[in-house]
Amino acid sequence: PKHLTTSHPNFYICRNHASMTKKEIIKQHAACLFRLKGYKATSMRDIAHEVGMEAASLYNHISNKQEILAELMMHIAELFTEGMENIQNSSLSPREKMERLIALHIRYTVEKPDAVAIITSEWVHLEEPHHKSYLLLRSAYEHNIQNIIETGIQEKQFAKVDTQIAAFSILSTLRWLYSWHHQQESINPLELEQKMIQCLLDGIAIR
Amino acid sequence: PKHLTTSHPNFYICRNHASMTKKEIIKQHAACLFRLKGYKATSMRDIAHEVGMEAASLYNHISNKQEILAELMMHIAELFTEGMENIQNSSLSPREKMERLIALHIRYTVEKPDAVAIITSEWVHLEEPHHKSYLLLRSAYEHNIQNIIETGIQEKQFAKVDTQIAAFSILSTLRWLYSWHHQQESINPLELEQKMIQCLLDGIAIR
DNA sequence: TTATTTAACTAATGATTGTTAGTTTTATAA
DNA sequence: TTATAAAACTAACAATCATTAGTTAAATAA
Repeated sequence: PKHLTTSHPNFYICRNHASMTKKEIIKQHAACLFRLKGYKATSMRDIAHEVGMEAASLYNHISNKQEILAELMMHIAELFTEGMENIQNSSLSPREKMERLIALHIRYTVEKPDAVAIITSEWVHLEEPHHKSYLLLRSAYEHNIQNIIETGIQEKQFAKVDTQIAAFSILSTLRWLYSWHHQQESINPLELEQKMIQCLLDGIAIR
Repeated sequence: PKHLTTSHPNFYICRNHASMTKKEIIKQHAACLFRLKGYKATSMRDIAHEVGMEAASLYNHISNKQEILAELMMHIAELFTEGMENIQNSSLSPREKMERLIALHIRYTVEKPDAVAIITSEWVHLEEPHHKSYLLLRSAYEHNIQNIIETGIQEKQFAKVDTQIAAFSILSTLRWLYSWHHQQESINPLELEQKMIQCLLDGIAIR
């Protein structure tokens, strides 16, 4: 079929296209467009053109536009929630937990930049019930970070900072990492991880 | 006129409506909607309804939708650029400059939350030539922060961090402050400033 | 009051949106 | 080969979009 030949400009985007369903291919291309132009500014015709078919043909694989967004969002949200649960259930120190959290965000930012971009900036366009359930996952995630910092302060590993502000500060850096990373893709993830830990946990001022 | 009476639901949004032109009122309501729903998801009918008139009547005051976005964006962009110039032209230490930068962002986040939200997340919808000139202002701003940090490291006020990562980290926290602040509006800006300085410059780990 | 300007209105434009219906082609199974 | 299922196509739908034209009402100046 024409749309799967190597002559199609987007063939090489999917590394493992053979094992992917058409739906997954559609979602991947949609994710890329949602990231670049935003959900509302991306039309079904845009997505179809990128995949290499007509807009109407998309509906043989997906049920509507919102489903694409919801599935992309919920999948990456679950990955982060799962990662957070692993960290919480571990017996690591608060400091080590924060380091794992930073590593978690770097990992998915490098592995799935489009999905990370979407969960960070397109969640407003989720319709109910997904909108509500996403916000629940999100606030639970934020509370978990606050708890780690809180414990760290009690165990005197962390300075007496405002936990809410510290959590917000670290999380917003991690969430928006994708916007910086895409223009800096050459950097080694491990090196990035170490430098992010230094900036986010140790601060920049000499004491 | 009906749209300016105190009975209109949005009358109290503009504190000083008497001294505002209709265009300014339109831009203010548009900013609020752009923040809540995004530029593409906000229709001219939405804006008109909020202002209290018909969509077509908006065109007596503005020339098109894009103009609203561009003027909102460029105005707040100039405020930040101006603030940065004042900091750069001062004879403050790198540490003090970073503190002033944090204060600058907190100030406009509190004073003009809608405009700050838009400059942070709606700039993708700017059309040329505004899109290009915004990106120029933006990268100049980022370079200025890197320079401050660089100088701080040379003068041994700051630890030997990666300047690019440190600048990105601090800036993304400051940029996205609005998304956190609107659910926490009761906090005293001065207290917030002091706590942000502690988190962003001193880090959370005890050494 | 009257004349003029400002700013609202209604109605309609063409373009684009997500989506459906119906049909044809391609791939799979018998 | 033939029958069936999957997935592409064309064409069109109704809804909504930003915007324009033409008209009426309100505010201002004479």
